[in-house]
Amino acid sequence: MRKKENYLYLSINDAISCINQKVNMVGVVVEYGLPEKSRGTDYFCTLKIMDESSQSYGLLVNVFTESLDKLPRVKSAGDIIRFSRIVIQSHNGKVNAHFNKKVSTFALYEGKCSKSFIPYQSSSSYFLKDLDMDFIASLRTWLFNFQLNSGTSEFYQPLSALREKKCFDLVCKVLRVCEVSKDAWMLFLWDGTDAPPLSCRTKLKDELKNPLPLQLEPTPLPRAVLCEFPSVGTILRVIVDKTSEKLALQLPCGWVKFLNIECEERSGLWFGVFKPSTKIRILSDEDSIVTCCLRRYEERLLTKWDRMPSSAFPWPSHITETDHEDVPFTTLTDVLTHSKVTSKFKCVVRVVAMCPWYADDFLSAKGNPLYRVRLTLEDPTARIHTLIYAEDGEIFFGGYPSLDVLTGMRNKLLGICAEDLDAPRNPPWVQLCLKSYCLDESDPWSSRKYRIFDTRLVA
DNA sequence: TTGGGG
Repeated sequence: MRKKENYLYLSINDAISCINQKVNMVGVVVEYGLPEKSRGTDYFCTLKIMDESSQSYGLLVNVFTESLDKLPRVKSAGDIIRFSRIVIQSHNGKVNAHFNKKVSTFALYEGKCSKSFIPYQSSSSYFLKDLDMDFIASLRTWLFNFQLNSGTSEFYQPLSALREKKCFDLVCKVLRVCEVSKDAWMLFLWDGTDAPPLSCRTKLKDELKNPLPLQLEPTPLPRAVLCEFPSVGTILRVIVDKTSEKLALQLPCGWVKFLNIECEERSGLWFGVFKPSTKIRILSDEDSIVTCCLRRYEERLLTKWDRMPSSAFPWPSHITETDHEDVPFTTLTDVLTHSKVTSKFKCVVRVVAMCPWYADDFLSAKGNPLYRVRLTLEDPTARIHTLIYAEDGEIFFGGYPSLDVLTGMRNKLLGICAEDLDAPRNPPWVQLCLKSYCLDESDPWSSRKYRIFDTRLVA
């Protein structure tokens, strides 16, 4: 026997004044959290809903159910949810709603593009009355001309504003969730901006035995995976530990908001870490905060300097010159993902390590001098090893200068303070021409290497 | 009960 039910729906703005009362509401889900186990006995998720009356703030709804399958599983932000008998609460001066599993019900409907009144998930069987359908239909009509906006916060910052050990909110696209080694997972996040450069704290002398890594993951991502990533903008690696694993491994690829995430430095590279208070909210691709990120990125791509690190603006240092002034820049990820093994590029990079480090060793043989120096190059998108070899070295170093001159050149290029070789280095952005080639014709991609050419160190 | 975006 189904109870006869007649619901009166309150607008969100009216509902939030009904503290401690049970209300019925229909709203658009503007963002939602992934299901979690609560610290009590229940499962938990949170949703933020909006309607025409509350389009600048919305209402957080906390849902508790005794099993995972009873939680609302929103298919996409922008979908519509109908709640009955949820309790409006006030906590620390903020209003939220509590879904009481004993009395509350919900039903989820597709968003503005649908005309269906059949829920794709509901907590109880309930047939919509005309009034209910009117509410859903009018919400869809309103949504049609409304730009979803999950709201921003004072803590929000793009990757370009990263600071060490400072909690912040990040709106970004989850590009991939990878198992980087056995039972070790990593998230790859991107927001279209360049993370700022970090200083290099490794010792120059260690480079031979303990080289600066090219990436944080234990083995480099396959080229095919890199090819799916954007080649402009930093891809932040986030280490997934045991406590964040349950949450992180459910993450769909797409736009999300991380609340209270922190970034640290390792080997001069940024990586993100989950804090106990870190929360993830899934966003719609149409959310205004997402469209802002994409617009900023598209505007960047339209400029002539889209592939120059943004912290190199207005121009890289003039300590290097190339013979190809009119060639556009590429990023190091463009280099790594280029369709041909053999090619030429011009990049704006920092030289973060050098091997050998001692200028007298740049030439491999005293009798028959031959330059052979390995540089570790970095831009906001990647790191690569590259060689300064033979006649390219002659051009790069301007012949065969004295040890003092060569040492001075090295110090400028690497941002070394001459008094203390082990002090943190802050290398300048420099432009370099690179060519890629392979050592083994039968296995071109695995044996691909890079060399610097047509570039002069003029300092 | 839980969580309540800080």
